[in-house]
Amino acid sequence: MSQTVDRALSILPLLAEGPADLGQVADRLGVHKSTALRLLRTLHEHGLVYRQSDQRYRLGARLFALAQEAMENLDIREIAHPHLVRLNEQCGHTVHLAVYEEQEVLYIDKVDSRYPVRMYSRIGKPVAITVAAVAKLLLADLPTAERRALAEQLDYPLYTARSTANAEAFLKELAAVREQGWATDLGGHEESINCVAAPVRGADGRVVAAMSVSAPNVVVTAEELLTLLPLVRRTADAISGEYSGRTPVKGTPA
Amino acid sequence: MSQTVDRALSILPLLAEGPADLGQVADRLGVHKSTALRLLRTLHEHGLVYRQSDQRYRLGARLFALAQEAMENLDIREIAHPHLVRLNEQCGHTVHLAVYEEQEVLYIDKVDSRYPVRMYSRIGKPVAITVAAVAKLLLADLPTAERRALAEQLDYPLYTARSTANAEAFLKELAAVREQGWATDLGGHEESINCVAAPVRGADGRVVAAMSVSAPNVVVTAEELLTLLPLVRRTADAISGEYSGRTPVKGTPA
DNA sequence: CCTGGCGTTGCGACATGTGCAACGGCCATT
DNA sequence: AATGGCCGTTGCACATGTCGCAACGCCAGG
Repeated sequence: MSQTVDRALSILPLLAEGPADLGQVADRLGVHKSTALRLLRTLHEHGLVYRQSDQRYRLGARLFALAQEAMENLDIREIAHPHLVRLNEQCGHTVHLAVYEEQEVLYIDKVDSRYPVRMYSRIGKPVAITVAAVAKLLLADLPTAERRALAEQLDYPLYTARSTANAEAFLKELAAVREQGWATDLGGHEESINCVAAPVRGADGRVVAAMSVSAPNVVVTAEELLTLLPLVRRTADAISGEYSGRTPVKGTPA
Repeated sequence: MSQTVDRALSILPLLAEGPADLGQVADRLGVHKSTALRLLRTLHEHGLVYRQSDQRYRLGARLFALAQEAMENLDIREIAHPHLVRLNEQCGHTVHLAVYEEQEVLYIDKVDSRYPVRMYSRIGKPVAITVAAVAKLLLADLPTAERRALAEQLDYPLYTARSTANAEAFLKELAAVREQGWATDLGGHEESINCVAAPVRGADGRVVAAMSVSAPNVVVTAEELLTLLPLVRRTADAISGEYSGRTPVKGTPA
């Protein structure tokens, strides 16, 4: 174990108790002031520690940001997976989980259909953002300005006659999706494939992921697929509840 | 600056992007695997890094705990006080800091005017919630439902002819305040006293406190007082920045 | 059975972090 | 105004703690 890092990290819980000046930190660490100063400086450069106007140190914004990311990254996929599997067992179709990141929508998990005719997709692959049901849900939840800006700069390829044609139509669709809390893609990407999707929300109500059930016409009609909507929404809500509800993993014992 | 600590801390944002195994961490740090291993171990012992079942590393729950604890121990008054003093030195008038708690707005700090004629107030005393500028800011940020409910159950004493008359007028005023991001009380409490106020916000943008400058007519007119608004807002923003731990200095090198 | 990849360990060389002592600014006290 | 004490900061010589190497053990895939 690294002594220097160990000492530096020991400063964090110490500062979590409240602001402290250099002398206090050095004392409680049991090291010389100059040593504490260098450690604090390094922590400061990484934004984990902030120096307030009275020169005392306290935890910094970066730590809060990291904590946030830790929570969000933590478990969506792990939490969601069993639910996706169960949904697949119930309906038999392909189930997807997707997130929005850097102006793209990515599948982060899927459970393949148990029917011989399957829809093609790959985890990690960007989805057709202008037509996919999950994309609509994720984009519909973006702040208005960002949503507008993104819609304007997208291309609107006409995969089929039902593909979203332009930014105006897309924004209108997003507004509807936002209102109703679910989305569909009825032959907008592949003529013969339909999807129904529902959002997964975090504790603050924001959409953190979206899940969908997809099936080709030859297996079920669009009408039949739509009857699965309540089931999909219930599954998504279950994931939302689990994701925002409990503290997921235990920490390491001291 | 400490090289070892620097490297160790560089791992955190790296893992924030997603889980990574030892080799990836070592590569992106540009160090030998054994070095990365020791750093990760140290981070792990402090709970900042979690090792999931597939042996890959990710950010740990301890980060969240630290951030949470730091939030709770944040004392606005302590952080704000030097700023209040400085503002008082610049304008000479009485400066107040207030928070909302249990359906009341309380002064939690003040710096007295340096003019002989002073406004009376006491720290800890509930303020006139329907007219005080700081109260307007604090209530304007409440969730809509809570704000409505509170407005309905309040009394609207007519301290002066300019006092807020009823819930309807109050809610309208709060909406305006919410929109403009600052508030005034021009003779609504005491005929001869005016205030201008600005909000202090936490990292999440929510209003955690409000500060105001107050002065009687005999010292400065309402118009003159209003010219201080930019200064008051700047001070409030400075407190907000510090309270949320925003580090104004340079970022960390890649 | 072998091969390749990955995490892990022990160790010598040396870069790095350490504590000391001295400096300088700030504030309160005289 | 002068003084003394407090605290953060800096430069430096020493040795401590850290680094990278190489080798090992383990597991999975061929």
